[in-house]
Amino acid sequence: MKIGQVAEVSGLPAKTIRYYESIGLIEPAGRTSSGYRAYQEKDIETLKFIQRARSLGFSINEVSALLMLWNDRNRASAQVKELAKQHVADMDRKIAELQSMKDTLSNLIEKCQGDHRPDCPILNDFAQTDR
Amino acid sequence: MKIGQVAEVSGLPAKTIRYYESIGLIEPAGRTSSGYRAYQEKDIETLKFIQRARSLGFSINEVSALLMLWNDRNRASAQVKELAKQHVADMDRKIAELQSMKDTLSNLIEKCQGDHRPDCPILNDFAQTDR
DNA sequence: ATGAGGCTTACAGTTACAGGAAGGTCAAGC
DNA sequence: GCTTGACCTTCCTGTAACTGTAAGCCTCAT
Repeated sequence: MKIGQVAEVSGLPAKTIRYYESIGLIEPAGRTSSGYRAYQEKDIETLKFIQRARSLGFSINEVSALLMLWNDRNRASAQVKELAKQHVADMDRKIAELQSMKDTLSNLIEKCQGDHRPDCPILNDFAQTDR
Repeated sequence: MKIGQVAEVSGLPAKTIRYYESIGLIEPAGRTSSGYRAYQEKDIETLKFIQRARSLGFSINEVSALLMLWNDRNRASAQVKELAKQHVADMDRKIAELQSMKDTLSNLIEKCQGDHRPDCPILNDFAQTDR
């Protein structure tokens, strides 16, 4: 299979697949006699795995760790669980941070008339020096 | 005031202040005879404004727009409100996305024993091809 | 006068790719 | 046999918003 088809079935752009190869996340693909990348079933499964993990927000580094665990028949599931838990904790932190920012800004928006007059509690708050 | 003190009172690292100058977000600061940056009260207020807006998640571009509105005595507050609302909508999208990823992963974690055995529903799910 | 700490510029590195240029390959149609 | 268009190749640049590092002035206190 050539990279274009692999891109379709894996859900990853061809550009991204080449990128993953270039940074060593995946093994260099085989080549046809004319130099095109040629993918096997196993490669495609790996790329789907990566796509799924990335879509759940794992970083490239985390995906790399997950791939190693996946390819290690003797790994303990506890390691995977631990990695996943840390990732969930990261997400929780980010969600809380975003939520807090959003709440603050939403409050300011409510106070702002939003008409033609220049007085705006949002800007006034931003300019507040005693905070 | 020199950049170090400005960094302290504004809450922005000196490095970041120089960066903001380099990209044109703020005017080039005045200089002492020996070449050090010298800041006025107005500059410091601007930097505090930027710090506050950034801490609420506005991008540099958005901050730039907010600064123009702030410095425009004739702007209508409606524009500011609109910008802020869009930003809140962005945050809502991001929160929802993170929450959804988190829920999915949390479900998988619950199903995982997390012991010494290699069988792991998390990895199995990632490797699932029929999704 | 010398040492510590603050300031200067400039360049590289970070994350995870996307865009584009210049050129090779392949299957189909005339 | 030749062209055309889609697909492939590598290489380089750009993105957001900084942070780190190096090499070298400036300032102040001892």
